[in-house]
Amino acid sequence: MDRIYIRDIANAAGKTVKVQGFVDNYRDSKAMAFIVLKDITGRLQITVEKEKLPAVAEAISGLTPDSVITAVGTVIENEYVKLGGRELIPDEIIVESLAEALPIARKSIPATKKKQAVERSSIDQRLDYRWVDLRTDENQLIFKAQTCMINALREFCLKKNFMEIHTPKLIAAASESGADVFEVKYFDRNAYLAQSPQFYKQMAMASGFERIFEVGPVFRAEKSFTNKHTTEFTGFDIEMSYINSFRDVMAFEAELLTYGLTKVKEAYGKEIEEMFGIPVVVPTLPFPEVKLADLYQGLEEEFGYTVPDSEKGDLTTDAEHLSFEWVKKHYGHEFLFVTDYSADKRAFYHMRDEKGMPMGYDLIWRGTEITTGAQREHRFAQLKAQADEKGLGEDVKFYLDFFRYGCPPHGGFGLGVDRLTMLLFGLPIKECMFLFRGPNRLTP
RNA sequence: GGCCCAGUGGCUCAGUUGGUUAGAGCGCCGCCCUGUCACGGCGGAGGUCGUCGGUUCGAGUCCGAUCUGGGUCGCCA
Repeated sequence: MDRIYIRDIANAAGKTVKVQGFVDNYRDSKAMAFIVLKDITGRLQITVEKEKLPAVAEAISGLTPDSVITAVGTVIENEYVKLGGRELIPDEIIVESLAEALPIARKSIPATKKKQAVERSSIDQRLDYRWVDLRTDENQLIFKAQTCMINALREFCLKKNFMEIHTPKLIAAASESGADVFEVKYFDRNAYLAQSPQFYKQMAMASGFERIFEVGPVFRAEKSFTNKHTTEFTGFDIEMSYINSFRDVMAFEAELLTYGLTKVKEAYGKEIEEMFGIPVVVPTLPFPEVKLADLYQGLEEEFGYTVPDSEKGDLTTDAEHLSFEWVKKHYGHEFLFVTDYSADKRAFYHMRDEKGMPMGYDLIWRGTEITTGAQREHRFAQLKAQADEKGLGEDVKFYLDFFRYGCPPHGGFGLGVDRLTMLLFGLPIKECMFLFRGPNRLTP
């Protein structure tokens, strides 16, 4: 007999079905026992009249929450059952796996007159037992929505003639200035974990692939302690040839994200709002755009925020957060493109205009940076000069060679998948990664 | 790396100016309960209060050191 999903039992009244899942709740009394079974699609009450079903009663005696069971039985409509108005009267229950008492509290339970509230275990406690933590509807929704989002982004790119590539994560030398790399042993020498597919996706442009994307892991050896940093995350990276300027890249990204959010809202908008209290907002096109200096001026005038002199060429965390207030107020929008960062704060491969201003941008969503993008410098001589200026020399020699034998003008961006998810749900990044990795967290 | 905070049963916490056997809820175990749905009732087990040292007649509580973890800033996706 084939197993069916619990969501499909709505059409199975009177039929005999097989369901499998975790025991969400178990209530046992002398004559009756109730099991609430959860699978990835929903919940179902299994009702056992012990006297009528002694074999089943025997099978479930000593059952514990979060055990995994198989149940075969008849689906009965019964208005008395609060859970969906139906129940399963089992012919047979098999305990596939008996769970020990759980080591974490996955949900908060509010206080009543008799009892005090039970607080959910802290995220760090829950991460120790992440596989147990991930069994909740809320956590599973995060990954359903993330799947939907990434699928939509991929689908959009494929429609626009992109190829998907997979670049190496083991590399011979640090790929960019800035982010620190993890060193690993590579036989009798050292290698590094890629902190960006940047160089290789540009290589694909030199290979004439014209438009590529990659969804893959990115490693950063930085001791960052914030609610939006991790040492390993997933990047959605894009590179495209024959652009007129970095504005083509921005326009493409805006369309891409709008498409993704449209799909997520259709599929999960209601559930996300119900469970997390945050709406999925489909943005309007084009996304608003502001020069960094103009944003700082606006933040000073309207919110009294003054940026320290040392930070003027870059966006501070406070300014990032305030920029959300600013863009809501001025554009009624959640996204904001920020341009005209100073060259010393940006990567050497960003193309610069005649004034030396990098032709790139950051995209801020709900007050957090999700993307850096730019037109790249594809002219060998200029690129080499800019690398020399940052003192990179030998480290990027192999990369500079990509531009010696013909390379189209191009640009692209890197989008943080985990940041996208955390902002979609309004949660810290630890809550939104399947398994978080940080300076103090390497397990499970 | 800077600043701030926290370590008390499996989990979440309380512990008053230092003062007998360190408390609660949830969870767990046992018994009772024909229909529960956060089921309910009764009983029970479980903690050398992160570690080391100090002050004191007496330290979970005060002091010092140390370890571990967390928040935030910087760095970035």
